Amino acid sequence: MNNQFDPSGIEQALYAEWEAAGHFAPAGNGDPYCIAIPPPNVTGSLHMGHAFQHTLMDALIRYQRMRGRSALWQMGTDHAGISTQMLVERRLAAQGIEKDNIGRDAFIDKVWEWKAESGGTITQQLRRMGSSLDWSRERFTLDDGFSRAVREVFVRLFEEGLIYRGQRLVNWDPELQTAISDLEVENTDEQGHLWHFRYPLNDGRTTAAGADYLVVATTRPETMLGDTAVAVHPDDDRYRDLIGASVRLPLAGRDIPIIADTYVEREFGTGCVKITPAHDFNDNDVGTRHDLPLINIFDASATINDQAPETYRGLTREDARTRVVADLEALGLVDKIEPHALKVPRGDRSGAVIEPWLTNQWFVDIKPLAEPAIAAVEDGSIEFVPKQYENTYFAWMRDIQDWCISRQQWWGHRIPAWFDADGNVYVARSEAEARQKHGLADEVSLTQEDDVLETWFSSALWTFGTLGWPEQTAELEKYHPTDVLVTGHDIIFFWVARMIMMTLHFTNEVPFRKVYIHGLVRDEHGRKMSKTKGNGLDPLDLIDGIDLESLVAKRTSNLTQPQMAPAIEQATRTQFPEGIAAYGTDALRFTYCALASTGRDVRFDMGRIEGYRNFCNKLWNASRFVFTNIEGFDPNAERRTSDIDRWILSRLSKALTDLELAFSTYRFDMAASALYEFIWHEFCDWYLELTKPLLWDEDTDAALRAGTQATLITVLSALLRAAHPLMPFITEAIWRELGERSADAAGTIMLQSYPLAAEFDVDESATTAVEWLKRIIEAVRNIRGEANIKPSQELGLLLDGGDAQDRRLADSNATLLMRLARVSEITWLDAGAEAPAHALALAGDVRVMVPLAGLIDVGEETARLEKEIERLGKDLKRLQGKLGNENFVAKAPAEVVDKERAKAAEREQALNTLREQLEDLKKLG
RNA sequence: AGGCGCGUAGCUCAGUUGGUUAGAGCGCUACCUUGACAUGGUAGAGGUCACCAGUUCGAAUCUGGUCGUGCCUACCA
Repeated sequence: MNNQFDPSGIEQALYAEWEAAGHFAPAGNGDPYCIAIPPPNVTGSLHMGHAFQHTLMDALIRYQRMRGRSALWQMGTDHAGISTQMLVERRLAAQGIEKDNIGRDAFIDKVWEWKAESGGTITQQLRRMGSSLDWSRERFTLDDGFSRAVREVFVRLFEEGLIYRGQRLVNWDPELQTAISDLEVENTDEQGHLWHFRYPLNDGRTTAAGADYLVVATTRPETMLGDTAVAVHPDDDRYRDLIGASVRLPLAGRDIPIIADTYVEREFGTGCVKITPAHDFNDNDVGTRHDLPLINIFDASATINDQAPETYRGLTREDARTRVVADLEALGLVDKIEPHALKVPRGDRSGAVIEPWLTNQWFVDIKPLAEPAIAAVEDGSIEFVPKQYENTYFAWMRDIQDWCISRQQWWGHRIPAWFDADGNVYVARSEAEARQKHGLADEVSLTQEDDVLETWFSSALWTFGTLGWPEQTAELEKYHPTDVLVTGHDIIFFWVARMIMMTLHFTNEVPFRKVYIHGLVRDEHGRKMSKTKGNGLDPLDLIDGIDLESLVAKRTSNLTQPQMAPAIEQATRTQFPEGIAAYGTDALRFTYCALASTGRDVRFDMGRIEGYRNFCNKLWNASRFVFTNIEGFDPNAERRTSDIDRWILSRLSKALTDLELAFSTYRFDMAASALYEFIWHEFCDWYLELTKPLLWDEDTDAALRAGTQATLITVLSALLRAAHPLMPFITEAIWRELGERSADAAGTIMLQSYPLAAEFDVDESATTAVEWLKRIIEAVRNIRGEANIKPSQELGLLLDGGDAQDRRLADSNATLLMRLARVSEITWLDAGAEAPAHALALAGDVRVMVPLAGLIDVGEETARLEKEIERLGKDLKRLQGKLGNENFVAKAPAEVVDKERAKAAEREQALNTLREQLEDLKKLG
């Protein structure tokens, strides 16, 4: 074994072996455990969020597999309708191909080609993360079986009256030219203007203030061409008398009524609102209440259509705005223009300004589905971790709006509906079924609906669709409901809520019992990682490393805002002057786990991954130590364990208790710190050091040596298995090395049993002994360190005080004490004898003394003591204050009071001892 | 405007039911190539737990408020 752990040399080969051996498929007769992967975009590539999420899922799956569960991690990818179609369109456009020229079928063929070409990227990258996904059951949201499930769901919902088609105002993306759902609209804060226009009153009417016009304010001047009313508040005295009167709509030259509606806020603007029912959701509601006509002035690309006056036809929204404002200005009808901050709705994929637009779309009547889904969380059938996300879920679900599921796209599940020449619609699983069900003769020509279903409609069926539904398969029976969904809070509405609704409706089961919501991965300053900001990290670069120039090139290429390139380059060169080192998958995974505190976003800190890379190296070298020191170990020989053996097994048991709790509560950070703490600070720092004197002394009793060697193997075996879910590769690599040296390790670590706390005895007396030893050693080291005594300098050690047990412990641990404290001899001060000038530290009741003997400067030692005395003095004062408080003594539990009393007594005694020592020293100085 | 978080050492974060000398990693200081590991070892410095008030014998922890900050939801044209 090399003296440095080299992840690049082992990871991919181990993964290939696991996969070839079929270790990822569920096995055995244990209770089923199942996680369905949130399907990544089939044409996508791995980013930090994926890597984080998959680390957590893989840790859970590996843990449960080792706990004996029949663990299935269901793999699959998503066709990701809009984003995939956009991507392929762009690629074709680059080759000079327009999708409309080649037609639907040819375009879809191109998308499948692209999937075949790029679809392996993400799946290969998931393998690099060590994800133990069952590839043999990989699914795709557009595969035949899944498509069948989608059609089945659509048809059944339609037959139940829960899907309907209707003309409605929807969020229209004029760039992609498709409807999108409310959730796909991002409202961005932008600076705009509030234009105040004068609409002249008809019939010589005037306002209470005497104006012969009303002033309306708008952020979208161009929509005035579609105004069909002006609304005021019914109780607004300024305009009350004008209700029922009309204004002349400028430019359009139409008369439109003045109506009263409580929707109007009197305090805002002038208290008059222009109403454009065809182009604004609120106005649409007002229009419905007042039976106003809808004038649609836009075509699908949001250019002005022929419903508007001729001069504006063919103008884009932006041009129309400019023209409308200019024309009104020319007419003297612009009252004022003021700057105004507003929310602009933009499509989450295209970034285009969304237009509320009137079209025929398919909707899900969602309320009947939402009710049981709310109940399932209320009654605890599904639990969110952390719990506060249940409130987010409830808030949205209780005010849920009908779901627009049709998209005017080509890539996706084409809606199983057929129209005849008269526009009648027939919904069925196939055209044949439509004809048969409705008795349509072959002569009747039917055309299938062009629209496809939005991607989330199909992903909503993920947990049961991937397991074979609508067939009642054995897998469905065994693995559904799944155990936990691991996902980010950004898709609770998009996906989690819809899965719960659909799954309950079609299977009468919840899709999962727990929803673990992890945070989003951000950069070290808490900013979202993005290509535009150039602050993103590629998980594979953290695993494999990348040189500075390649990193700069990667971050500055294909920018949507190329002017950002110099700033990004500079920031990159500052942060990564040497590029990024290869940390390996295990270090990356361990970092994710360590940072995964619940309910909190993750700031990815390079310092952490470096630290955990070092941790991997530590584990590697500790194993090397074990291997060289178990040479010649005979498992059949007589063996005897010592206190240190029983102590480390006790600590192991404690660490395993922490791990069991951590896994059961999804506290990956606690799991990581329990492992780190045990392996580094107990196993390496103390146990391995304590074994050295024993193992390296030729006179050591053979049985004792064998006992320690056996313990080394036992603990190493257990900690490798304990760490495996978080660090699969290094633990497997070491496991195999161990297997070559000991019968305690064989086969793959993946399929070994997870070590449990109950398997290891907690030995109180051994713990007491080793903790005592550690205290004495630390006392000596403190003196040594503070006095700047060279580590190579051997010291004489004088002990005093304590009781018979202290003497016994000192006696039985003399060798260990001498070695770890670098002490040449240990002497107990004779009763009544005077100690030579010495430095003093306390370990409980034991006075730990190091003779000055020309090694220690009296002045420095005095300073050290004074510091210690001050610290103790402060502490004692605090304790005495507390104990002097009658209320504390009377009201606090006796246990607490006793504890504080004991502490005070101990501090007092220590303080006295140190003060005496200080006096003695001063005499010397 | 509402809702949910967050504010603990220079940085990134723990701190489970109120009682610890408030912890870890990185960074920092000093010393050390001792036969697993310098991606290491030993010792050390560093925090009025954002602020104010309250509950309590006792508050980083519970309550109310203030300030700062982040996210989500919402119909102010």
